[in-house]
Amino acid sequence: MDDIVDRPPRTLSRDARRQQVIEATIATIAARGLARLTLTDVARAATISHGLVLFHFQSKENLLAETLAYLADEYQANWQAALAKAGPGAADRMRALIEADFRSQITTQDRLAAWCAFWGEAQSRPVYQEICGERDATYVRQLEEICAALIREGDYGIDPVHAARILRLVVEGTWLDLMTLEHPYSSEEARLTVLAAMSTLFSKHF
Amino acid sequence: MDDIVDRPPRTLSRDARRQQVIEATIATIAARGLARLTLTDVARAATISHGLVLFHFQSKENLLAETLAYLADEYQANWQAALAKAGPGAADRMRALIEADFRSQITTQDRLAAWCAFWGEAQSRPVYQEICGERDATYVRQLEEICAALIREGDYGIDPVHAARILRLVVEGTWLDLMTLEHPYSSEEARLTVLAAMSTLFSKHF
Amino acid sequence: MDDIVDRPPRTLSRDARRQQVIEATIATIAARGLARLTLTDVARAATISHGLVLFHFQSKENLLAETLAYLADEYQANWQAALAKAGPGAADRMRALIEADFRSQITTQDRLAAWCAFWGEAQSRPVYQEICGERDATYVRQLEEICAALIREGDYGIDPVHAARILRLVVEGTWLDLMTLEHPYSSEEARLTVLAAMSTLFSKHF
Amino acid sequence: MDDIVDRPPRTLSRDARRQQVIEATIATIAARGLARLTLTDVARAATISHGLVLFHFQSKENLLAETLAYLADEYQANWQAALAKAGPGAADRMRALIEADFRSQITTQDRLAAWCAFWGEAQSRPVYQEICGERDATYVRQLEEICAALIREGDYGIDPVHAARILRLVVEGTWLDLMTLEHPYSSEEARLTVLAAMSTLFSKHF
DNA sequence: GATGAATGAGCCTTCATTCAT
DNA sequence: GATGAATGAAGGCTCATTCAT
Repeated sequence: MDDIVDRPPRTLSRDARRQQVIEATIATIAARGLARLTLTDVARAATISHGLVLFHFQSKENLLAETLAYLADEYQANWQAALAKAGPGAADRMRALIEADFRSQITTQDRLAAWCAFWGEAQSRPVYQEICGERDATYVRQLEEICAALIREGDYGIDPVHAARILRLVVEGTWLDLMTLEHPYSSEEARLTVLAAMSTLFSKHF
Repeated sequence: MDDIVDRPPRTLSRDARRQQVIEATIATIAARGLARLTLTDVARAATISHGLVLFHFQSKENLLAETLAYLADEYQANWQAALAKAGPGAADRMRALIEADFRSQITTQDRLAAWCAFWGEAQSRPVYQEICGERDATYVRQLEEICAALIREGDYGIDPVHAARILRLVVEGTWLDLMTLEHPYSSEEARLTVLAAMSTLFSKHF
Repeated sequence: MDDIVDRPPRTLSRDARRQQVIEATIATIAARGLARLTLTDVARAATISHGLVLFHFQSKENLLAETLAYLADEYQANWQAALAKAGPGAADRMRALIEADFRSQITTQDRLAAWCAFWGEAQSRPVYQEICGERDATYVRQLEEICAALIREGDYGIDPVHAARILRLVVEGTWLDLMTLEHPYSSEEARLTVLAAMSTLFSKHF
Repeated sequence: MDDIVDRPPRTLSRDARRQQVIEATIATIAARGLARLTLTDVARAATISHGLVLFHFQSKENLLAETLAYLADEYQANWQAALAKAGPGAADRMRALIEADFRSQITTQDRLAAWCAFWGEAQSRPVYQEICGERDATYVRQLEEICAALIREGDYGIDPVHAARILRLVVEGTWLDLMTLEHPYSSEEARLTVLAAMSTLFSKHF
């Protein structure tokens, strides 16, 4: 049994299946919200049985935690890749970081909706804060470094911590707006808003 | 027994009871999150039977909707009262609006947590968007007017719509941070961040 | 207190209120069925508070029992009055008895529906059988007597017990048909069916 | 322990389980009536969990509807099988039809009680009328045909529609009597009553 | 791996009943 | 008499989880 034949290895199949379930979870959160999400919904979205969902993820709680971790990893990989490709100057790096948030395929409606849902529950679920905690800190540190460099170059009179925070909140806030407003603006308008914040903060650079 | 002490009467007026239940709902959302909130939790927090909660609110869905409307009304009443007391100048009005968001008793931990929870669910529950929609629009319009006046006075080169949005997102975003970050900063830091945004946007005024 | 003034006596008011509630109960059974009937439905139909319904009838179970007794009394009073007015001959008495079932104001849709509902529950509620038992027996005895007289007069070859039973079942059965058939026939057709049964059983009389 | 005995398997095929639950439902209706029937009662009667009842029938409402449909199918299959085996003559066919109603195993106490309960609720639940509607019509049509043939053969002076209706009501009525009377007669007496009706209607045949 | 029957805890909700006013 | 707030038992139903196949 389990003889070695020419077929895709089980590990790949396993990971592929897990990813498929996670994508189905993201879509289901977007469609129904965290409060009303059921494993049956997820299983239906992944076109597998609900038993198999639990086979791969043990519990609903764990599935949600792994989904959040998946999103957080993806987000981090995205901005780190953008930074790696960016030029050496602070302005270039800042531009790359911000554009990464808006141009990437990760900024889909479903993913944004899932992020918002997790944010909403984070205050009452420490586990969600833990999952994002370290990665958040890395991102903030990176952004603050770039802000500090820009402030040094432009001699702006603002604390780099505050500048970084303002930028991050505007980016995240426009995402939230797109999800929660009754009549949201376009995602291009969102981008313009962030650019306006950048050029206000670092008027000599942008 | 049956000694005369100062305890709440067994029966309350309709409005008093409803408000009591809504306050209990806010506290319960903060403690457990929307996804795990049960009517039994709410009833226990209000020290009444769960039957009475439904007697006054008909359904869980309706209780949550009325709680959100209560929060939205309260928020609007707060900033409108602050504006009414503010001086006539645009800078005064702006300062009053922002301070209202931070000084008031409505910005308690529980209320912020409830806001975040509702935001998280809003994307999958149009009814929540509707409840906030009109009041949000009023607030945004007011903020944009003040920004426009400041921009006129200071000859700043920014679109008032963007300026207003940036300010709003920074205010809301710091609230979210206080709720969702693993190691949040202080609420004084939050206020300083908003002031930094204001003085960046309207450098001649603040 | 309770001084004797010129006002309607309490007893009358009490009985009037009780009758009003019972009529509301009949209407509600017709509209919703016994299984789904609630005291709130009854109270709404009687345009009083549900508390008052229980004040007068102590419990739901008792209200239903009294409603059935009311219907049974009414039914018995109706056919006994018809018999009292009928001529002395057996054929006259039979005709009076049967016509009483069809011409009277007690054979309304609501009353028939209520009867059917009680029949449906009778098998699992001995109390309902008890309420109707004695009155049923009286009716059956009367009908058998008349049948016996007719059979004697016409020299028909049928057991009076069977004849009486057949007639009763046809009368009751057409009522049930009017209530339960998807496309029921007219109540005139019902009457004709009963007359057909009579003329078959007692061909020389009818 | 774990000795090999002949006990029902823990998991049953879909159809077997559904039928088992329906039989349990019939027994429970007979014991408690439709108004007081609970899913827990049904589950207990079937010795399974209440969750499984709903797994197979989705809702209580649907379970009851399917139970009624099951009874109606069974009833129809019974008289149709009896007719198929009957001789070609109208009298033979009539006798077969009537005997089918009384001899079969489907005329158990529980089944009759369930029928009565559904009749009682039919007036306020159109869905019950729909379920029986078509099958009822088929039965009535068949009975009318046979009556028409007998009337032709015997030259009886009665409308076949009325004759068929009278017979049907007497059959159904004796069932109801067995269920609802405080002191019911025997089922043999019921049969004799129906035979009396037949010989009255079709005196030359029976 | 995968399915889906089966369980049971726990939810929302209904509603008869009580009781203060 | 009359109202309606208040209670709590009990019901229908959902759904995470288990497990036989």
